Amino acid sequence: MRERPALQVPAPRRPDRRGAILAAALREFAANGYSGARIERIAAAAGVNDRLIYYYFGSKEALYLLTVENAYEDLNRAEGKLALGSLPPREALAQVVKFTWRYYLEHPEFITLLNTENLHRGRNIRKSSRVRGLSRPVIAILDSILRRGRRAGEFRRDATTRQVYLAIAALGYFYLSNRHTLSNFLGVDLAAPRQVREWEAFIVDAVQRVAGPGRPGAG
Amino acid sequence: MRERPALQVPAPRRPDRRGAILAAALREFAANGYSGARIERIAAAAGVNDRLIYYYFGSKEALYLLTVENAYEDLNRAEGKLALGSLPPREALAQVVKFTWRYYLEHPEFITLLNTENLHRGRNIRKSSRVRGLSRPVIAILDSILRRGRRAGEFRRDATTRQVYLAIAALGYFYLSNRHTLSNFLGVDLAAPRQVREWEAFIVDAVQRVAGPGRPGAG
Amino acid sequence: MRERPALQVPAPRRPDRRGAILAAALREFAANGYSGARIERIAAAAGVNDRLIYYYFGSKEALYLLTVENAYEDLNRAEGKLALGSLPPREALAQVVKFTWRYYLEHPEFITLLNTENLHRGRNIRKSSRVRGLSRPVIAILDSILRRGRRAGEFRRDATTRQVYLAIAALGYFYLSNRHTLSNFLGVDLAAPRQVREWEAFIVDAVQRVAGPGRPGAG
Amino acid sequence: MRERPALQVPAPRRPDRRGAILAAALREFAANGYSGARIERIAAAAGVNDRLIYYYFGSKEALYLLTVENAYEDLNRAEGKLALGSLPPREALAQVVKFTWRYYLEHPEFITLLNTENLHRGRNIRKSSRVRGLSRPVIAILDSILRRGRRAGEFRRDATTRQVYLAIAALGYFYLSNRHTLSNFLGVDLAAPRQVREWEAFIVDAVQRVAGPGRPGAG
DNA sequence: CATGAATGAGCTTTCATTCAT
DNA sequence: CATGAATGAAAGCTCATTCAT
Repeated sequence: MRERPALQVPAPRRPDRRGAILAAALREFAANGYSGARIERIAAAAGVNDRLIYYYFGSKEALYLLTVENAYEDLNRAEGKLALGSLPPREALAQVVKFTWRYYLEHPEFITLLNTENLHRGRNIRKSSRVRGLSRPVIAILDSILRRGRRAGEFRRDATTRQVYLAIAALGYFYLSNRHTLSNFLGVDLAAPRQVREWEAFIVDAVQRVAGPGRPGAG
Repeated sequence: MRERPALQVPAPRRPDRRGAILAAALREFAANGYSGARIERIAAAAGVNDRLIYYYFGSKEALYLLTVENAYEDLNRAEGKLALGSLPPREALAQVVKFTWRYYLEHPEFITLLNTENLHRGRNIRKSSRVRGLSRPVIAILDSILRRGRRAGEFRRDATTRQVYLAIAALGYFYLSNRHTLSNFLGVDLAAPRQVREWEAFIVDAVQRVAGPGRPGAG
Repeated sequence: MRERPALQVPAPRRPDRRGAILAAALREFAANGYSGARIERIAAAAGVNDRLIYYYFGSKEALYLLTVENAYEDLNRAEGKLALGSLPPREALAQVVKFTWRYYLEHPEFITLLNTENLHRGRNIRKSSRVRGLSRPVIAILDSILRRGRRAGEFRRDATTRQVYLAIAALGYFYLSNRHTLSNFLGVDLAAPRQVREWEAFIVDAVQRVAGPGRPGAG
Repeated sequence: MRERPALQVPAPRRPDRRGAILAAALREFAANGYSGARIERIAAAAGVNDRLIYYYFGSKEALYLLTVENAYEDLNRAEGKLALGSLPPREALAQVVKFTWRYYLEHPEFITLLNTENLHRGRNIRKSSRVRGLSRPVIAILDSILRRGRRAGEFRRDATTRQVYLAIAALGYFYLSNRHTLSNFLGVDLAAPRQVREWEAFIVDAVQRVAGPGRPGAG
């Protein structure tokens, strides 16, 4: 009743199309958010046919979810490689700050992806059992550093691990996440290498102050 | 099929449709980002016809730009009312932290709007002469506080006003901006009143430590 | 962020586009069933833009539902014009048969539309309050004829109005609904005028026999 | 993710995949019409891979054609088993009515399949030499019954075999084919056992009246 | 035969936007 | 100003079908 002719171009050497799509999706979702992202653009960037995305992933939403999950998993994996047991607490703390900061710096898509997730009130992440299953090693690592530091009298006792973690993340994330509006507002290009370097030094020090002993202004 | 919301204020001669649209646009853009926002939804929320939006504002983009500009202006106006000249430096600094934090807390749309702007690399803000013209009084205020504090020996000399401002903004903004993914990840509801209260106390103290004198761990 | 240019051709004299779409939809759904029908084909046949269909009717399904409802209503209206009160029962019965038969004959889309509805197990009709509200006058009319006939001893008492109605409908509907496969199978073109005429005569007589007095073969 | 249904018959060497596909196709085409039917659904129901359907049957249309042909052949075979030579004409006629009715009743897919064929104007059946080659024994059988009946003075002479056959088919087919819309319209569930039983009795009697001697109302 | 990969063609639907009245 | 009519452009997705292994 209807006929469908067909042309087929032989694929050379079976490249990793699935991986290419995921990589392109990460960039596209990070650059445009969920609604702004275009399946066709992802396909073009990955060098594949639009329909292949549906073949592999089923829907735009499913692809998005997978992209977010992968991003989380990548961070988790990177955190897992942190080995700071042998460093003195203050130094170890500095390493955690640097690690977090540099991870954000080197994974700008992670930041915009997280922003998109938060725009959607964390809907997808909450649904994802894969994300829920992640251990986020950084928390345990940081906790152990803080304990050691407190025992050594180098860190205060009235700051929780969660608070210190939030401070570390905030100081790094916000600078990068909001760098465009901030650069405009402050009249400096926050993305410039020098600014980036100085900010890293500043927040390493800042976190040490925040975690440090004593009461500010107590004297 | 369409409803017109009751007037809030005892019947002004003609209802402020322009204002209603802008208010609805703020909520819609904040809740859904630029591409996710729907002109039709804005019109419905404002109790007006879609076409009126074009009549008044010309296009979705123009409306968005105006929305962002207004949000910036609102913040600017609020900052302008800060009068901390008479407070001792440490206390004045605490007031700046609280002011910033509470402004974010009470203007959640401001945060998602800024995130959207940053997703678009600040394109619209950069183009806006109105936003460029804003003075952002908080910087001057903070600068004066820091100077006073340094003179009094209460604040360090090697931290710039910009750095302290960024720290203040980061510690408040990030907590709220990312509260959905963070709540999920940390297993606490960061939006709960108690958490919010504790975080305020924590960051007031944190900023004082960051701005404070001496070198951490120097002893 | 995205612009949309526009060209507009001035519409001449405001034709009834809504009506044109409904007429085209009736033909298209009747000719191809629900899944086989194409919105684009309906638009083309009505001489309008595809999107206008969505503007007026919202969705393919809503258009289909409206089409079915209209078809039912048309039949109802036609039945309402039957005025057979003054005819003797046998003659009045013949008129009902002829009316039903000719209605089917002149409204071939009604038949395929009903078949489509039955393919879908009457889903849409059942949902339609508009269809449920129809009186279907033919039943009342037929009932009154049968009563008169029974009183006059011309009709049997052991056949219900519903049964006689079903017989009338069946004998007319099936012939037309299945004429393609039947023509092929019987080796005659059932759509040929002569065949049509003869079948009308046959079923008028047949229904009279079915409604008539006595028991067949009783003698 | 895909399940293979258990074998009905004590494990024949290899399961009859072709037969399973045809059975599933009959159900799918009958339930959804041609355009509404899905190859994937047929494959799933048959417990095979989509591509196997193409391997065996070449295309959706070819599968559909075969399905229709098989349905026709099944009816033909069933008709071939009718042996009514020894019964008195009126009784034999009743048996033909019952046979036809019950065949429809027990093969609901046959009815929707025929409707689909008629929606497509009998295009496929006309093309099928296999269907054209079928003898359709019921016509010959009915013809012989009518002849015997006329000779015995029990049947009228002015009704053709074809007309009587059409009446038989119509009274059975229409009731079942349109039962969904009719049930809705009449306010009775025509599929209820009691209704089904009563309708059988009614049409057996009705056909006897239609084929019977004399002229209705002639007295 | 089984199956993963891939795609042409097209479908319904969305959305911002324009225009005439 | 208000509103019904109308549409360009595209977006996400479906489905039958093919091909290589």
